[in-house]
Amino acid sequence: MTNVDARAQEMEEALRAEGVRVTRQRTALLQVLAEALDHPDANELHRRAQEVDDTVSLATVYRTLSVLEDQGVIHRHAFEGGGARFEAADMPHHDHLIDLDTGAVVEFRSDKIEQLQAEIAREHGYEVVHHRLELYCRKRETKD
Amino acid sequence: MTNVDARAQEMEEALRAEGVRVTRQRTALLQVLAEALDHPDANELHRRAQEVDDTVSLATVYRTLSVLEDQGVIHRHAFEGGGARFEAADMPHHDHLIDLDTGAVVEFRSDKIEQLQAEIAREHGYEVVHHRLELYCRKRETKD
DNA sequence: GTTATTGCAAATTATTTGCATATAA
DNA sequence: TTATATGCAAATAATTTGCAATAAC
Repeated sequence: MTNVDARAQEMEEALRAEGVRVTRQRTALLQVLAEALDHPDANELHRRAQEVDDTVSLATVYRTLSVLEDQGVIHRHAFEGGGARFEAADMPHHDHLIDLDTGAVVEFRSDKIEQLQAEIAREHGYEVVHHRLELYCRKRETKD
Repeated sequence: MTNVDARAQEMEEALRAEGVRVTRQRTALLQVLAEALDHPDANELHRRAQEVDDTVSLATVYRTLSVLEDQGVIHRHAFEGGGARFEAADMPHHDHLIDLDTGAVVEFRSDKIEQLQAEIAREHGYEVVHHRLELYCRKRETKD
């Protein structure tokens, strides 16, 4: 749990460094984001943040998520179905594999794929600013 | 333009084969989809369909798009920002490169990437049901 | 003649915004 | 002190749905 605090700290500092005010509500949300092992949506983040500080409103969650995204402190994902989902940005870059049956998200990384993407873009006269790679999967049949 | 008709024909037949009724409104939407060189959203499809048959309502566009998607006749994409965008499914599989400045969409295909995706999924005990690869790009600086 | 499909308007869902008040720096 | 952030409730935007009327097969 101590590492969680360190992550929350860092995010807070990143905000202060940019002159963004760190309010009680923002602290609560940062803590929740630092603790999250999954990719919660705004509603779920609101629910969790209220357990820390019950003055946090959903509107503030949305506003703060936008600020955090602008500051590069979190990433916003738009997986299939439902609304946006979020995660702290202090992890090395990765893509996502989504379990179609459970909704679970597995993170993975492939330098080869990244490289191929850059090549493709270049061939078309473009530069990749960012990308989205999501694998919607089902557990493999296991002969039981 | 004659090829457009053939595509619309095929889609219509696919529906009939499944016992789905082919209404005046659906014919209009199929024609629009067959003609489309881009990836229009529901609103735009509605606008175009009304030029063919002004009785087409937006509700019907949405309902028909769902039917067509269920029948595998079209693909639904959820690119960043804005609503879903659609395209006829009678093209070989491809991924998308989105121009961040113009919204233009370039289609591309990479067997290598597809293969790497399958490998990654397998490593995690999964099978890819479908995936989403989108490159959000900007035109490369050209020394003018 | 049935039964699926339609238009319309109202409902939903996710997200954003106006405004008066509260608060971080 | 003073600009920024907040809660609340109302506003949007995209999409869906109930229902009586209509049209496909």
